[in-house]
Amino acid sequence: MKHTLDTRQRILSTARELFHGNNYADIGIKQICDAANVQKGSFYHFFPSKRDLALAVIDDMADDWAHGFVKEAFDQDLPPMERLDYLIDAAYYWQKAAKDLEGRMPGCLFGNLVLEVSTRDDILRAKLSAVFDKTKVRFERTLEQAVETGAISPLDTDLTAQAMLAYLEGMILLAKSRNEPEVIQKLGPAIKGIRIELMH
Amino acid sequence: MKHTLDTRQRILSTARELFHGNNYADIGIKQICDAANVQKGSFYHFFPSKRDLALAVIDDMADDWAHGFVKEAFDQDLPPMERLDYLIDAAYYWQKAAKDLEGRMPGCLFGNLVLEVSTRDDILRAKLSAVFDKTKVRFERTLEQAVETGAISPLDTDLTAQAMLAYLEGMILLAKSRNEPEVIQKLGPAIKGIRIELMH
DNA sequence: GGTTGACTTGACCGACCGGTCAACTATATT
DNA sequence: AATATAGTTGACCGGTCGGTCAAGTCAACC
Repeated sequence: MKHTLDTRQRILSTARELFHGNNYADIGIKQICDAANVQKGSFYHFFPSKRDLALAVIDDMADDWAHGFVKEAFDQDLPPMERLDYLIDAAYYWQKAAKDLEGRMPGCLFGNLVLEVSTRDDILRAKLSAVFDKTKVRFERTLEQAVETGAISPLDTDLTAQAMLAYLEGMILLAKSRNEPEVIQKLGPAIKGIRIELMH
Repeated sequence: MKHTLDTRQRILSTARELFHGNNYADIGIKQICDAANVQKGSFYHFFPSKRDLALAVIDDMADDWAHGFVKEAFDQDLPPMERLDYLIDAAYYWQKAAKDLEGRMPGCLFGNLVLEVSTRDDILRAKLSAVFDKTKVRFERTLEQAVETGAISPLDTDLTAQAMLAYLEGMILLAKSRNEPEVIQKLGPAIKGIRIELMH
């Protein structure tokens, strides 16, 4: 069929928007279908269940993310530690843009999902955990390079990378609780100061 | 009536447990009533709506929290910065105990709620934001004392307190995504190293 | 001991949930 | 032209949701 990919992709990106701007439980399949101009039956032709849709949405978003602003931030020709500034900036402007458009900060799709579903769906939890782990690795590589170039003294790159990711997610959470993207701007720079020493 | 307080309180603490261990949207009023041995009508005698229940639960929990382990951690006779270690420890053991009991980490009730509801219910969002702000103040006072006693050099106590709270919530989020309370233990100590300088 | 009013009971409501399904359409293959 | 099959349609299902309500219970006060 000519429109197969269209339909599937339309469901996917519509669901992504709706999940990100609202929350998983509140968005019904009917609502996704209406917004995507797809019938219920067609939906279930492509996705066996709502959870399978969620898994696909996470993949889709993680992909876009990895090739989008995360890649941009981490693959820059900047000195390693300055990439973190770039990342914070990108996160801020993204949330700011979304708030200007819809009146409220959506936060991080992965963070939102993980707190909502991980107590009741271990598969979704594991999937999201894997996304976080991939992101952590980006931080870790950056830290390794920073150590190599002498920009920072040696430290536990694994744990420090985790800590930075935690801080990023925490900032976004706090900013969302106030509906103020500026929180990210104000607290962001401190991410570079986080460090966890190697155990001897 | 003799049992009035009992009933209300029973609803409240049952709801708190259920909201904390699961998520807001998944817990129905029927389920709360059954678990609390209360009839639907009685529920609505005490709480006009599910949202009002949520507001009450947040107050209840914030109260217990403020007088429970947060107070314990912050009012200790320890040097200011060491109180942070105590707090991390308490957070870890709490999550660990919950996981041992139920098989999964519940995370922070306030963090869970804020990411779930703040895009659709501004009143709940504001309430949760206020809880975070109160907690931030505890950090801030601690930092002020640390500066006074010379344990740390002067810094922006307001922003640093926010950053520490963000880091705490972020750690719990990351730990929940892995269902591993140990993440808190490993990343926790770095909280003391977070600092945001005063702007001149 | 009658009246008041806080509290309880459980049947009931319309709306909506995720998911199913049999019938239909449109294209690609032979 | 006949067939196979990917994709589409929309009515339909049982169940659950938050919330309502008329009827009843019971202790406290006059």
